[in-house]
Amino acid sequence: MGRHSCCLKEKLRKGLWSPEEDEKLYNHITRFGVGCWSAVPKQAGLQRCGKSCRLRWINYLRPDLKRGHFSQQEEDLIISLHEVLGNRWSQIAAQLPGRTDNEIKNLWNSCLKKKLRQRGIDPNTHKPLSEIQEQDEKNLEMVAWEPQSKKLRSQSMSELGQSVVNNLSYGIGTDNASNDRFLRKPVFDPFPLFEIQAGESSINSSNRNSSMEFQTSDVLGNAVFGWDAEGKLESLFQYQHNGMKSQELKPSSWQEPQQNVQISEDYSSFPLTSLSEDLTDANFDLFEQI
DNA sequence: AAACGGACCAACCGCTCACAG
DNA sequence: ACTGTGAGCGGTTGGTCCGTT
Repeated sequence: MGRHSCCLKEKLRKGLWSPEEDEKLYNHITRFGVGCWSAVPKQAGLQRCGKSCRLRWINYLRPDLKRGHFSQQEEDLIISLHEVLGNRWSQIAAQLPGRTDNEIKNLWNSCLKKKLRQRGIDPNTHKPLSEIQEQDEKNLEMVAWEPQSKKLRSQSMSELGQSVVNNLSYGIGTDNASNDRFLRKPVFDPFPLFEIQAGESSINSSNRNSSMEFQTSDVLGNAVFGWDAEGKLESLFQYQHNGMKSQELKPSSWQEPQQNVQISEDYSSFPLTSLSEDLTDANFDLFEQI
């Protein structure tokens, strides 16, 4: 397979994005939407490849990104989903509105794997380490649980992940300390300093992270997730369907505050559909039993 | 104060898949 | 059926921050 033609061009910038570049890309996408990524750099006046632009948009500029620390519920959900889906970060991310696959992948590699080991759980198999050690002692090869078949890589697993979420439920982090990471982001803020009418409260863009959390109403689910490695898949389907699914949400309202910007693109059609849904009006489920 | 190392994060690389011609 | 291209995904790398020595 050939490389991306855009990547073959010379004089393309690499590395960290400057605020000016962010602004150009953001303005372009908000005005014209996402069409052909390979055409975006030229149209937006950027010396980047389309791939880089796409990544920057998805992982950083997209207005519906949640940012901030992961809540305990989110971490638990990621672990649960990983147990079922393996390293399919995009599918896991699809179940966590406002989170990117890259973000989840980083969290997993830097934090969650370690936490699981500390709990005595093997992060690859999600089985107790002692059990694995016993098997090692018996010279049985312990193959990391990683569904590789084409069937498992297809829609069925995505549906399975959705099933997990529908029944697991989770909550949006509400820790006020979660803003500190957001505040470490580069200078450019794709949200101009306008005031967002958030129900009864009015906040500026520097607090938009918390605004999403503020507006989030919680819908309690009745999920109970078992950590028993045995019969995981079966048990996953046994949960009561009680959570409100994210697709019931309204179209993205992040556009609304930008009164001077005409949006020509329906962002609900973005590839990461579940992430493009309106978080500000989202009703997220909670782990009631945790 | 400087050096070091770990944690975290953004971005790149290489691959596969889907699709149009 | 084959080929080229773009999109998307997961693994990996490199930079920065921060705590410890």
